[in-house]
Amino acid sequence: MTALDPALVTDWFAAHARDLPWRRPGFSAWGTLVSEFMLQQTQVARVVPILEDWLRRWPTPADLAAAPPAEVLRAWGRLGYPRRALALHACATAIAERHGNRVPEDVDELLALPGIGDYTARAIAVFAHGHRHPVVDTNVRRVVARAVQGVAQPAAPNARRDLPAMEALLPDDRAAQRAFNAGMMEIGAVVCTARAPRCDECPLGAVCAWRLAGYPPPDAPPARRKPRFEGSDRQLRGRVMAELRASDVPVGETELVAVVPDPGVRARILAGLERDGLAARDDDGWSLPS
DNA sequence: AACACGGGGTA
DNA sequence: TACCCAGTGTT
Repeated sequence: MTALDPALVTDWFAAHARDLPWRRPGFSAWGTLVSEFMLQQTQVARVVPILEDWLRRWPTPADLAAAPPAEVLRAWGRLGYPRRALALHACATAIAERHGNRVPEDVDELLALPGIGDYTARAIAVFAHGHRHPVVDTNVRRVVARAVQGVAQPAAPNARRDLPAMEALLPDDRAAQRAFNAGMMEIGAVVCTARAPRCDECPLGAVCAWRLAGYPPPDAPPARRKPRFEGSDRQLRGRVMAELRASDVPVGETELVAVVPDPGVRARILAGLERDGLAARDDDGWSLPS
């Protein structure tokens, strides 16, 4: 394992970083938190417009905490995984009530908040507050696997290994570590992509262990069949949620039959949404939670 | 360790 | 049409 010169990453990032809202000077810690929640599951291009509307409407955690969940779910729209909108709302409530309406700086305090795990806690500590931590997402794991370890694909995610591996590469300097974390993610997102890496554009091209080794192929993945999306409960949940978002009044059984014809499946979908706090039933039908 | 969880994009 | 993307929480 050759040491990686951090300047290769930070210099490239300074010259090639995409212009994104959360990279603007003065972008708030709260804005960074909201952006990280949205980016957990959704591509940059889909997040940007929703994020900007969201922050105009709810500029601080207390503003979001005061909003009814139904409005939060409508604003989340088609970003996907609507449970995360609820987690963000709960997170805002906790910050407003227990942290004086200020986004915590400490990783352990962040990890204790709803919807924040290993990645998001460190991303906020680093990008919102400038603290020094390894930030490891799937892009970083792929870049480290290739450039440092010389293998095509990273092993299964494991914080016990992944965090020390990134820590070992991280520069000490406060500004440089921030640019290094952001730069490694950016390289993974736009250059060292999973399927068709653009090695001729890569700032690590001259030192990449995988490239230098002649691009050894990945180990054969264990045969494992993936669930199809078409017709899945996931797809049906999404369609029911779209109906609820679109309606000002409770949605009755008749309309839901058109979305999920099978009575057993329909009952299962609605029970799941109710259990997750995404839908509520009253005498007139189903609504978003008030 | 495996699964559940949306929705859109690419080959 | 088939496959890919990706972090958190639960089991």
